[in-house]
Amino acid sequence: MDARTLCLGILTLGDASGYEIKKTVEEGPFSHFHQISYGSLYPALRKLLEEGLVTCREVVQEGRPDKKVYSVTEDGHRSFRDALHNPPERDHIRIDTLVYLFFGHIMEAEQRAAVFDGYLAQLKQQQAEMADWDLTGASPQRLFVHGFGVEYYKFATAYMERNRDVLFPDGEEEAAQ
Amino acid sequence: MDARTLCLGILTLGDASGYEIKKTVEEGPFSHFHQISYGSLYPALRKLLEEGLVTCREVVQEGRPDKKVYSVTEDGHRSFRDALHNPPERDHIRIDTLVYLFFGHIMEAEQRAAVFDGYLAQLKQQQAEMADWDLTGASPQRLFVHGFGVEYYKFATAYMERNRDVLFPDGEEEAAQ
DNA sequence: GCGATAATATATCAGTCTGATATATATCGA
DNA sequence: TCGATATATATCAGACTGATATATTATCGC
Repeated sequence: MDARTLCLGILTLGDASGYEIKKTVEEGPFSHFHQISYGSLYPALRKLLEEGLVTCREVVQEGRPDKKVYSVTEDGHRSFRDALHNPPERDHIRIDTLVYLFFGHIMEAEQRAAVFDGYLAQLKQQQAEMADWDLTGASPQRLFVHGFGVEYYKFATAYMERNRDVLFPDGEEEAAQ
Repeated sequence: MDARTLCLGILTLGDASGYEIKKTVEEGPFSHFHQISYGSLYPALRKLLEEGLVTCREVVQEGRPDKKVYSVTEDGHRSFRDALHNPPERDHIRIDTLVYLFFGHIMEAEQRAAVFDGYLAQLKQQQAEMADWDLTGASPQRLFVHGFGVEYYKFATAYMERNRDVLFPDGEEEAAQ
């Protein structure tokens, strides 16, 4: 799913500005399974507007800068429904830390431990953040996707803690502390 | 870690051609956590050669096309060791299927089931493939990374099977069969 | 009141990467 | 001999990221 289609999809959930779309992708239900940058977001909105799949209105705000709010047209709804008939793209998973740990023999023990522990701390934090969300009244779809995220972080955390000794045999751990 | 550095790292494991580097990333230990295309691989090798971090020799082969085999120089080893001092990039995880399922209310039940079941089958297949690998004599690093992959697929498969009914409440399932 | 910082908001761009395509050699089975 | 498959190198249009620029308003410490 390209940036254009993702924006259209998010707008089917309700009118939003570019900034709000970004927030939704960053902090919303699939924050951990998809990302989008302004460099693709704003051109995508322009394209959708040109194609007549969304409309745009300027909204004057008090206490913060004005914004442009986009709404999906009937054509837009139809187009998104059609897009969902294309098969989903294959997964793109890039965990740089695992590559670093794979090359762990090239690092010093201290450095390797820093990479490992830093990543573990990050996983725990993300898990805690997601677990704190308020999901009262959320749709089944949202619960499913959110649950995947929470449990992914639980899995990853558990795996790393359980297998720390594979990468750090006895004796090295004290050296790294 | 950019394409150039990844190529350099893989070459520290042993001399290889561009084609072999691609195979290593695709089928090797971190096949599921990193990817590289020819469009970034060959320019990366050219850059490494220009920088003097690798050398290149043409190898004439019987029964298949000739190849260019790259070897890491001392400068190259030093450069890669240095590169590992940069903090790893943050995770890039893009699971398009989860976005599709999030928008499941827009699809027909049959289509939604096809997306779900297709992805589940794919996860199972990838898990089976990885679990079949022969890892006798593999380094601890390789075991750690490989184990993460196998267990990730186990986790994902289990989650989807366990929560299928969240997306497909009673009654809808028969309709989708 | 003033400066620093942060959040909101839109927009662009250089550089990187992907996915597709082109080209070529060689094997193997129909 | 034809088509399919594997090996092998290479390029390119198009998409995307990360950084940067610009502007408005609020908030907080001094």
